[in-house]
Amino acid sequence: METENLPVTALLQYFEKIFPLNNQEREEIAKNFTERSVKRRAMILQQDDICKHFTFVVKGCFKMYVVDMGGKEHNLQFAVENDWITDLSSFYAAEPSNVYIEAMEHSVVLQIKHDDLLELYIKYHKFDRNFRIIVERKYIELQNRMLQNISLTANIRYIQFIKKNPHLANRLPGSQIASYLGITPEFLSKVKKEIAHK
Amino acid sequence: METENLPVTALLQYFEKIFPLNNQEREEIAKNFTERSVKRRAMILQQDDICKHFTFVVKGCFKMYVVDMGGKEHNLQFAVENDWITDLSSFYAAEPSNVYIEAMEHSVVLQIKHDDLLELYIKYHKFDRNFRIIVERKYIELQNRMLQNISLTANIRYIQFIKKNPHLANRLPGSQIASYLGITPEFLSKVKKEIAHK
DNA sequence: CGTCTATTTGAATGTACTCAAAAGCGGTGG
DNA sequence: CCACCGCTTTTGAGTACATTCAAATAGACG
Repeated sequence: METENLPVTALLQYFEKIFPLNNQEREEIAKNFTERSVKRRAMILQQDDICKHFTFVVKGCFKMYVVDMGGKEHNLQFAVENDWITDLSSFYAAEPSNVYIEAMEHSVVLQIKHDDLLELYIKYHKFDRNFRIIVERKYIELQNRMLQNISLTANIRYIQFIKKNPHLANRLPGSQIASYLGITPEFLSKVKKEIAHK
Repeated sequence: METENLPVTALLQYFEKIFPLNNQEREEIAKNFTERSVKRRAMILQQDDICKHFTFVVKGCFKMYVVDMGGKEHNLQFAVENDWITDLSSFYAAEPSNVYIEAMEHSVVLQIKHDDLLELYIKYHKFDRNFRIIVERKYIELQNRMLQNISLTANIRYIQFIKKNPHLANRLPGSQIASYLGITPEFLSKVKKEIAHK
């Protein structure tokens, strides 16, 4: 079936893994999510803009980061295929964002507009539930990352990262992983070296 | 009105701030949440137990922490009045928990059992929504904390912590805050000293 | 092949930790 | 009221972890 390859199919399959959908719900998803192709280095959100979309990654890879007073970037999160990326804070409060969301590869996303999502929440019980579950899972992940950050050394944090995200580890430049782990690229290089000859 | 002082009133008011409740929903809350008094140092969850309750803090203060291989405790989160504390991962997956949740003061909580909450989700659209919103807010907070951890020095992290949680800063022993910030109590003491004479 | 960017190296510095010991600070009992 | 206990906080010296800055190498791509 050629429909297998449509971007929206990936999203439908994603939802079906949480809860089965009926035809009406499938149609609503197809109707409310807009496909968009994003070139490498293009931003789907910039600081001071209001985050107007909830974004599902069909293909490619994004990073969300903040830029500090010294101009340094700090990666808050990556998102690859079948993951969501959005500045929740700006999205729901309709306030200017503090973050950037940038494509690290040529990517394809499906986006739903704020107002349309709120409408879905109202019309279909299931979307409140699905998005509750999505955020709960992301919260658990983030809490685990937090734990590692307060309890482990950079060396071990890096080992855990590549163990948990083997695909990301070779897909992303090391400097980006360093930023995510909260260390400098130079130090990551030394960490790698130390791990290598053991 | 004497009902003003009932623990469940605090919870009803909490929900009303998110969405107005009707009488039926108020009754369901009163029926499904159980009041419980917890003594200082008592645990409402221990490692290897399955987290069976979602807990709302009416009065008092809790910490959630893990114990590492070296026997050190690392605080993942505090919860005071009008906050929630639960090991989401263990709660939804019904798997043994990795964390402890301990009362730091004599406390009063309202707890809902896993199965009862799932039933509420099914029967009342609004609970899916309320808990979606609760988790979204906690996710945003946690993401901000994460950002600080990967981008700021302990010194600044501590200053931000007392600025953001002035009540907690004098309610908790410094050693507990140190554990939350991911530093040793000794180093926190030095940080305080440095901040003091400026 | 040259250009651009990412990675690696090294030396010097700063940030945070360990361990051990001293000082402060409620209680509690005499 | 004081002496003592247990606990938290503070101090200090030595060490480990991580950063900065500058320069050298290595990879990717046109």
